[in-house]
Amino acid sequence: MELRHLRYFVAVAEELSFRKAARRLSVSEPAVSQQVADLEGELGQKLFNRDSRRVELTEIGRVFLRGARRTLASAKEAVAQAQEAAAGERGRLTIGSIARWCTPFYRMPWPSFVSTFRWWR
Amino acid sequence: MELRHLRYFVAVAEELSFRKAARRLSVSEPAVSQQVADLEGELGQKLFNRDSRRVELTEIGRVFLRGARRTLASAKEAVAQAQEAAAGERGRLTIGSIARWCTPFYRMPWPSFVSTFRWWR
DNA sequence: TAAAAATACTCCATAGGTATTTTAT
DNA sequence: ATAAAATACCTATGGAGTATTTTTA
Repeated sequence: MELRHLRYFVAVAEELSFRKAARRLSVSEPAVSQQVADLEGELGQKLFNRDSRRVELTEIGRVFLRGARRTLASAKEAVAQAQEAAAGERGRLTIGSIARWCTPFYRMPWPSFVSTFRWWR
Repeated sequence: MELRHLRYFVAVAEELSFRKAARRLSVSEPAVSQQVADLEGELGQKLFNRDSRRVELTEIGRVFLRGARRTLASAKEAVAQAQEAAAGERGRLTIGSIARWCTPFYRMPWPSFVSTFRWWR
């Protein structure tokens, strides 16, 4: 199972249509059918009841939808936290360079003056 | 980004070695190098400081590790919850069939007697 | 010099596209 | 008859393997 399976599944669950989900995902409809079928195969459970007129979540599908959304949100948050940490790192380096620039003015022995700061959020 | 990237990254972070991680994942070492490099490229951030002797997490890597583990656990839990829901469904069907079997004995009009039960956990 | 990771390259599995069929109304 | 999903089939992207090079202690 990969995040792609979850992204496709959530799109279908939200659109209640393989065609609309495919359009939203910018892929063809058979690609979505295939990935959702693979996911159902891996779970050993049907996620949707579908015929040519209507697509609806099964009870199991509704349960899995919560977990799929939670997982995608978690992945997104993991990336965001890494980016925030990186911004913090960049901040630390900037402070360091200012401290370094100030050194000769205060005639303080370099580099023992250099202090580092980090912040989060 | 796919779950594969997170699985490989977590394995390297835990083993602090690309070779050992590869062995644990049952893939070649270059496959792990490549996927971790792709992940770093996508994040735009180094996750490990490595030379030929030592592999260590960067500060950003430590932050991302928490998110990666949380995400993998979330995916695992989503599957488990779906399986539990499926077990509940099977339970419901079983109760239904017992109720149906009992019907003629009690001379009650079928199927109005059939009650359904569901349980969770 | 040795060890471990990175790189080069090749191959193949599979995601995805197009065309067609199936299905239900 | 129509509209939507499934299926068949083909293509091609990229994941993974082997061989080799690079790196640093």
